[in-house]
Amino acid sequence: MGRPPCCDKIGVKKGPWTPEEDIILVSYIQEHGPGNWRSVPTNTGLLRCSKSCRLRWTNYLRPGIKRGNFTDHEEKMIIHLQALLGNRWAAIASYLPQRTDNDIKNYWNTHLKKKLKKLQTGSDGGQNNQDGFSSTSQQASNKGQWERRLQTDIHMAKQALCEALSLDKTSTTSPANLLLSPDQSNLKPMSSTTYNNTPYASNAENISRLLQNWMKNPPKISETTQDSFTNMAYASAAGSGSNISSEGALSATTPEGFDSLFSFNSSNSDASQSETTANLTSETSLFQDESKPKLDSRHHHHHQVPLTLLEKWLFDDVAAAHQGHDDDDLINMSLEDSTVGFF
DNA sequence: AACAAGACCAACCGCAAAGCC
DNA sequence: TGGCTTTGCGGTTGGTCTTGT
Repeated sequence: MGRPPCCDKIGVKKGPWTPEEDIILVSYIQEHGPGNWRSVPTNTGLLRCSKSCRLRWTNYLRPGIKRGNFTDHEEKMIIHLQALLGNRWAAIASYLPQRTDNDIKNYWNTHLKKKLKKLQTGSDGGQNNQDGFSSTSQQASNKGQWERRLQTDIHMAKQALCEALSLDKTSTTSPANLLLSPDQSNLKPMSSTTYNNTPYASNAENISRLLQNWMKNPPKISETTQDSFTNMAYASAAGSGSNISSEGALSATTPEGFDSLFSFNSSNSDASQSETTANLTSETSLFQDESKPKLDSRHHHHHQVPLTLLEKWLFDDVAAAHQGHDDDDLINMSLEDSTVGFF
């Protein structure tokens, strides 16, 4: 399989995006919806490669992205999920619907790795592995990451099968889908025409309005500009969106779902989470539905794992490690759980 | 006030796999 | 069925900001 040309290096702009470029991109996506990135530079006149456009959208411009400090709650989730899944940031991000994989990756590399390393050196005198991972990460490596992936994939396969068998029910059984019109809840990537429907359009209108506001009061420097500008995507979405998995199977991905399912004690995070949650509407959920970086099928839709299962898995994982369970037990447990959970 | 070092994060790069014809 | 194209992911880089001296 040959490596395709990413983009024509001649005449392709690199580096930070300007607000003007953002406007063009947002406007285009407003009209056509995300996807078909190849055609975006051509159709918009942006001197960017398709990859850059996609990245800019998914990591920065799409609504529903929560920026700023990670809460205690999120931090713990990342630590647990990293221990469970390894550096599969997209998979981890699928459990934190408001965060991008890039954000999580950066946070891990800049904060958590150091934090865990510090804890590690404090507790056992510096017996770190090369990556400075925590003891939980070491548990992961002890068990073998391939086993974890296998377990995860088993869950995904079961979930996918379950979904396939009950596809006709999802539009009515999933709370998330109650927010969607019948054709929108069809559990498929949205076509460009879908984006002309109300949820996306109205959301994009919000973006446009904010863009206009920004145009009226252009900040003098790009950073401020970008902050205010790009925050508006979030701002417009802030009023919105419980997070719906595109398959409609994971209603628990709403922050409420996380709060209830992941019972980490995090007083400060509760406030911010509930605030965000309260403001979310169906608009962004639909947006996120499409634009949240999805796990491609080679990662078997990790976001489809029911969180109750994941939670149990996470905690059982630690418990099992302490009790000296071997890998077979862990896998069996997972299979049993998934059997109970799915069938 | 000026400089250096470290921290942070947006963006890029290259690879792998899915999708399409 | 095989090759090409497109998309997504994880690792890494480099510019900017912050903090310390």
